[in-house]
Amino acid sequence: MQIREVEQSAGLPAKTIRYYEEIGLVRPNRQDNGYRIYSTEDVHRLRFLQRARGLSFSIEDCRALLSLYDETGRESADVRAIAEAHLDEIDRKIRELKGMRQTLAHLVHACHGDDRPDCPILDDLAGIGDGT
Amino acid sequence: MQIREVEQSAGLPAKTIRYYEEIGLVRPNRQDNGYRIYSTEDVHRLRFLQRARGLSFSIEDCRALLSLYDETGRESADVRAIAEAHLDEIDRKIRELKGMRQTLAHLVHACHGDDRPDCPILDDLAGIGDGT
DNA sequence: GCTTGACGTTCCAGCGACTGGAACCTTTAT
DNA sequence: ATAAAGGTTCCAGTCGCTGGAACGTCAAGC
Repeated sequence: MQIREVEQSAGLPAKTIRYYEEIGLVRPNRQDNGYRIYSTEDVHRLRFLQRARGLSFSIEDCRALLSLYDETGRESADVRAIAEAHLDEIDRKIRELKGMRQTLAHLVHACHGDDRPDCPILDDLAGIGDGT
Repeated sequence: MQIREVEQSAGLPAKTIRYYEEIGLVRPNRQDNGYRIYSTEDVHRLRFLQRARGLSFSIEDCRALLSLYDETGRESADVRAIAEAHLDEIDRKIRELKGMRQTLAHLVHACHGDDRPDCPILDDLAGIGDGT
């Protein structure tokens, strides 16, 4: 299978697929003309990567997960540990964003948003906030 | 005021402050020896940036907000528009993260996480998921 | 006067995870 | 013969810093 077809079945752009090879996540064979040729296994790994990245696992997490995936004698606890750490990270980001959201929503609400220049958003950013 | 002191009052590392100058957000004067010298106004702008970045406004948003901040004849609607667009973006990110969170939490829950090799997390990433 | 140390400066490289583009090669069809 | 559609490599850019090297400046202590 050549890269254009793999794009479809893995749901990843060719550029990304080549990049994953460059960093050693997938190692397709080459034809005589130098073209990459992907086995079903390669495509599986790429789809694996597509899903894991879709869950925002880092590339290094993906690398670790793939190597556990390869390792038939793995302990599921190792996989779960990575997933739990990532879940914590996601929770942390959600909390962080919610905090920002609240502050910002408050400011947007306070700003009348018309043609006059006075603006609680700018005031707050400038540190003139009245603390409400 | 020299940069080390500005670090404290703006709550930004010196590296970042210099970077903000490089990209034209703050333009301190120079002493004869070439040292940057920051006016109260400069420090205000830096604090402004620190707060806006803390709300995850992009650098380009910050640039726009700062120029509205400078512009006494501004319309608060312009500020509010930037803030609302950013709020939407934050909401989008929160939704995205929540989606990931749910999928991942489900998988973590399904994985017994012991010394056995079978693991629903890997199964799902590999596309073997049973859809539950 | 000399050294030490804490400041300041510039410039270049690297992070993560791609993405765009140029320059080139190969295959297939017309 | 040529053109289109695929493939290849390599370099640069994204975003917002951050680290480090190599160097200049200044005040204090000896």
